[in-house]
Parts: sequence; structure tokens; C-alpha cells
Amino acid sequence: MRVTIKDVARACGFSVTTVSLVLNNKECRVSAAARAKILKTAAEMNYKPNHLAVGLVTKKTHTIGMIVPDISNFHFAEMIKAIEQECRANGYIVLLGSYGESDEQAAEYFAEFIAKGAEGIIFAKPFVKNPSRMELQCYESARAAKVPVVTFEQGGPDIHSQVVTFDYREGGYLATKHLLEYGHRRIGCVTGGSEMLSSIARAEGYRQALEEAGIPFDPELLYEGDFGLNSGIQALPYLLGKNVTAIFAFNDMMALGVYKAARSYNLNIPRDCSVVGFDDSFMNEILEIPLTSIVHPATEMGLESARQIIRLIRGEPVGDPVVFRPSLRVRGSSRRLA
Amino acid sequence: MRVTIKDVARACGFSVTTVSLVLNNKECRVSAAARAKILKTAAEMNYKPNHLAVGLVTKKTHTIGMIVPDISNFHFAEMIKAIEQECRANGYIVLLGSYGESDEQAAEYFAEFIAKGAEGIIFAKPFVKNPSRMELQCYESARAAKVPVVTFEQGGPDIHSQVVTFDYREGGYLATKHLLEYGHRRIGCVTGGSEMLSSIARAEGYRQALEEAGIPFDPELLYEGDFGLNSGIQALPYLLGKNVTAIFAFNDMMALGVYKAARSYNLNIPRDCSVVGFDDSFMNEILEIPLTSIVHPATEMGLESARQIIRLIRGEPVGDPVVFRPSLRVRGSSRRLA
DNA sequence: CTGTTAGCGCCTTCAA
DNA sequence: TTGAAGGCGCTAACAG
Repeated sequence: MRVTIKDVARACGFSVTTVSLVLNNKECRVSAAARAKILKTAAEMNYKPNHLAVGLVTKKTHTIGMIVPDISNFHFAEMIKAIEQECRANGYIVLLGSYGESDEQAAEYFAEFIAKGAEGIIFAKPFVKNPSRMELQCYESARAAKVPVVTFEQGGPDIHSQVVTFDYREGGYLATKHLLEYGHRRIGCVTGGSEMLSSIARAEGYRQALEEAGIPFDPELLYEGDFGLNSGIQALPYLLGKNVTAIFAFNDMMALGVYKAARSYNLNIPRDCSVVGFDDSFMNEILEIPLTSIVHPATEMGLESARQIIRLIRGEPVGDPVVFRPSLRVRGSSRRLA
Repeated sequence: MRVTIKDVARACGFSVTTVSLVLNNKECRVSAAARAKILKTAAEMNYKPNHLAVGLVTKKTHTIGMIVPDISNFHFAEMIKAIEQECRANGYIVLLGSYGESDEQAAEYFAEFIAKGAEGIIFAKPFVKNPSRMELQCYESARAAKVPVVTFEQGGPDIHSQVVTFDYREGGYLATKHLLEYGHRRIGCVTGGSEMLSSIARAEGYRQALEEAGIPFDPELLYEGDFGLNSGIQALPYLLGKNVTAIFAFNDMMALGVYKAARSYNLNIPRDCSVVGFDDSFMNEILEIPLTSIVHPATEMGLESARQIIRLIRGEPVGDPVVFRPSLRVRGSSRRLA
């Protein structure tokens, strides 16, 4: 098959040990002449170490697992890109898995990646109020295998992970406050799943802003979505039926759904309805009516998560959770009421 | 560390061999009682085989490498998603690498994935007229290691890969013909790199359609882009300066750039200029003026590439290159001239 | 300075 | 029906 270290050793008349020493740049011992000769023959024979064998003995695979719900979602695609680049820059290779809606699938990937020797796992799974057993099992198995994990939210007290997160509550607050300042009083929301902590946090920010403005909270103005395009499409008629003048979509994808639905109803954004999104994906600038949105920096968060997992792998100190702060980017989709 | 097969063997009083036999479902030998007991203790101890060790001896890692230029690009994100799902369904895990513009980076990933024991590689790298040495080296090293490769274009005769491709020429032809049928006579193009075969093919289709319509080809109407948003932004003023009435962008991303630029010039699509894209990403339907585009099915092509690489790995027959045919999806961005 | 000897965790003949 | 022994390719003590 492939050329092994043994072949190289035989070819240049040294022992396997010496060859290994040289090829791994162990500075110690070994004469310059031997080193040169070994390097030369290894190169000539196009020797490449078998990482499986190396990993088996060193316990280092230079591999990081990354598990996301959906690769084709803008936010995760950007994040994956940043993670992959940072990992590469540090000599790590990325194993990729996506689980869609399935906790079970996520847990399977978790186990699989650990079995494959991943030295760390970046796990982009939103926490819900009551995590499933499958989900807890992920963290449990990682702990047992001493594989560090980075998540994008703070889990419960029994969940051991380094956290790189975002102030979703503040994001919800900023978005709502912006619409309030523009004179809107009936503001609809397209939320994420009702059990999802990051969605609940946005909703809290929304309520707080309303409260500060002295506007009573009306649960009818919340339409429960799932962060997918269709949620936005379905939310628009519902919310317009509630006489909202503005819609805060808990992510950009759902805001795009609102856009799409608006076209089919012959409605004009922002004249007939203001829209604020959440994520600030690059599409927002390209739309005919650019989308006002909360900046949720996928690239920076991905980068930071990669940095953290690498520090953990190296046993370097990692400090407190990293919390990214939201900011608001105002564009044409939100309009000041007369 | 983790529990090994040896631990399980000791715990249930059988030999490592027997345990291995049972855990790998080798039907032969082993009493039902032994089998049951072994299975039970393995589960209790939460035994998970170490894939590195398994791979070292079986030469099977159940891993497939996937190398793309840019993860966050719609087209590749969708493709990656499909590949990941198909691989998972067949018990393969995906290693992900992106190389941006760098042939060297691509080659590094290639070597790295092979060293990590990838059993096959899906390589989404557009071919250029004169492939660099780094690039040829990728295929060479794969051949040497007997690792099958799937590409999305037909390479030269010395490039050994299974091909899952698309009729780019026909795509260029259809897009152009559509605009001609709508009465356009000066049709600008935003192309990809001038050396890139798939861009050249689109341009050939464009020329053929013009020729059939008896319109002389004017090289000034080609603006050389790079498949990125900015190319489209820059192309618009250039092409309008050449008095085109329609623009055929060689991918959707550049078409979006044209959209964005159009807004800043206060131009209306399709009134002032028709636009046709290429890829038909899901955004096209969401735009205020939905984008007419050539359907370039990322999901299907990704799926097929995964199927092919798996067949190759299994040593199953794979037949001729798979060629996807383009179709045109007409939407609001192209307009019939009076 | 260099080679010998043990494994890493697992699978697989071969022998019992 | 089961177990012992060897080896995958490599690193790392430990000797020379």
C-alpha cells in the first residue's frame, strides 16, 4: 500500500526510531548527516505519516468536530466558514455534522466524533427548557471522554461546556425599542420555538421594551415560528389580522418570509408594515428594501468558538463565557409612523 | 482513559477475540449465551470502539473528504448539506475543507484528508485551462493512495476522477436564447474567470445563441467577474456604458450584485435592464423582483456526487459521467422589449 | 548518536 | 465454541 516509516527506514539504512525522530523534528540527538539523508529519502519516497497510527499512540488527532442544525442556513454557513478557517490556521481539521431537528442525530454525531478521536466539539444546538435525555447524554459522553465542548448558549448547571454566546435579550430589546421610537404601538413578533431559551430571551427583551414604554403585553401578537422561511410567510397574514403596524422577526430568514408573503398580498414594506430582522445576514443589503436587523455576528462568534475550543484542547485557561453584544442596523424596512 | 475492548473482555470473562466477534456481528460461532452476556456488559460499560484503532487494522475509516472553495456560498452550502446527509445515511462521516482562492490550500487538504484515511474525496474545484502543478498533484496523490475522487467537471485526460457535472454550455445558451426571444439584442455578460472551463462553456453557449440569431459577438459586452457579489456591482455600470438592455450573470451571486448596484443608480429591473442569473438559489423567489435564472441543482448534484463516491469506495461499478441538464426558470427580472 | 522493545486498541488468522 | 498470538503504522521509553 502506501509507503510507511518502515520503508523509509529500510531505504536509508536507519532504524525506524531515528526516522521517526527526524520526521517529527525532535531537536535532540541525531547527526546532521543522518537527518539530511532521512529527510531526503522520505521526500523522494513521498512518505506521508498515517494519521490513524499517529493518533492511536499520541492520542492527538488534530481533529475538531462541529455539529450544527442546518448547514445551508446563512448564519451557520458563515459560522462554519469562520471555524474551518481558524481551525486550519491552527492545524486542526474539521469533522462536520448536521442534525436537522433530531436530538438523536445530534447525539449520534457526538458519539461518532468522539469515537473518531475528535479532540474537541463545537456544538451549535439551541438549548430548550427541558433538554432531552439524548441531549444530556451528549455532554455526559464528552465529559466521560474528556473532550471539551463549546456551545453557543449557557446550558444548565449540570452541562459542562465553554460558552460563546450572544445577548439575545438585549437584541430583542433593541429591536423593539427601535420600533417603539418610530411610533409603533402594535408590534408583532415571529418567534422561534416556545421552549427555546434564545427565543424566550428575545421575547423577554421585547416585553421589557414594551413595559418601559407603558404598553401592555399582548400574547396574541406573538406568532410561534421555527426560524424557517415558511414561518415568516405564515406569520404575516396572522399578525396583520391583529392589526400590527410592525413585525419583529426573531431571525432574518423569517423576516424574508414576511417579505415574500408581503409581495403575494401586494403589501408594501415599510409603508404597510415595518419589519425588523435578527442576524443581519449579507442579503439584507441586497434586498430592494434593505432589512433593518439586529447584528448577530456569525463570523466573529464562529471564530471565537474555534479559538476557545483550541485553548481548551491545549489546556490553556479560558475564563468566563464570552458574550457578544447586539447592535441595531437601521435600514429601509422600518419606517417612522406619522 | 476510555473503556476498551479489553476492559469489556475482562469484565465478562471472555477473551478479547470473542468480544470482538460479537461486537462486530460476525454471525459465526459464539453461543447465544456468550453473545448476550457480552452485549449486555458492553452496553453497561458504555463501550465504544476506538475508530482509530479499527481503521488502522481494517483500512476503513468510514470517512469522506469534501473540499470546496467557499462554504458560505449558497451553491456550495446547499451541496455540502446534501452530501453530508447522503454520507450519513450510508455510515460515512464528512471531513470538510475550504481553499478560497488557493490551489496550495486545496492540495494541502487533499494530502491531509488522505493521511487521515479518507476513503474518498469529493473535490469541488473548477478546472482551468492549464491546471497548476499543485492541482495535478492532488489527483496524483489520490491515485497513488488509491483514494477515489469525484469532481464536478471533466478534467483533462490525465486527471482520473469520476465526474458529476452540468451542461454549462447549454445553460449559457438557454439564458441567452431567452433574452433574445424577449427582443434583446445587446446582452451583456458577467463572466467568471477567463481561464475557468465552466465559465468558458457558458460563454460558448452565449455565443452560439447569438450566432443562431444572426447577431455578431461583441467581446466588449463581456465583463470578467469572479463569481462574487462585487463583480456584479462593478459590472453593471460598465455594461450599461455599453448600452446593453439585458445582463446575463454567470451566477446568481453576481446577479445579486447587479441588483444591488441597480438600486444605487436608481435603476429599475427589469424596466431599465433585464437580468438573468445562473444557479437558481432559493433567494431568487424572495427578491422584490424575483430573478430569472438557470436551474443548477446544487442539492441533486451534491447527492449524486455522494452516491458516486460511495459506489467507488465500495468498488461498485460507476459508469459514465453524470451530466445534469439545465432548465430555465423565468421570473420577473427579465422583460420582453416592446 | 542510534537501535531495541513495548505498546496504542483492535481485528484476524490459527490452534485448541 | 473459544482463546492466543501477531500485526496494522507509529511513538516513546529505555538501552546501548
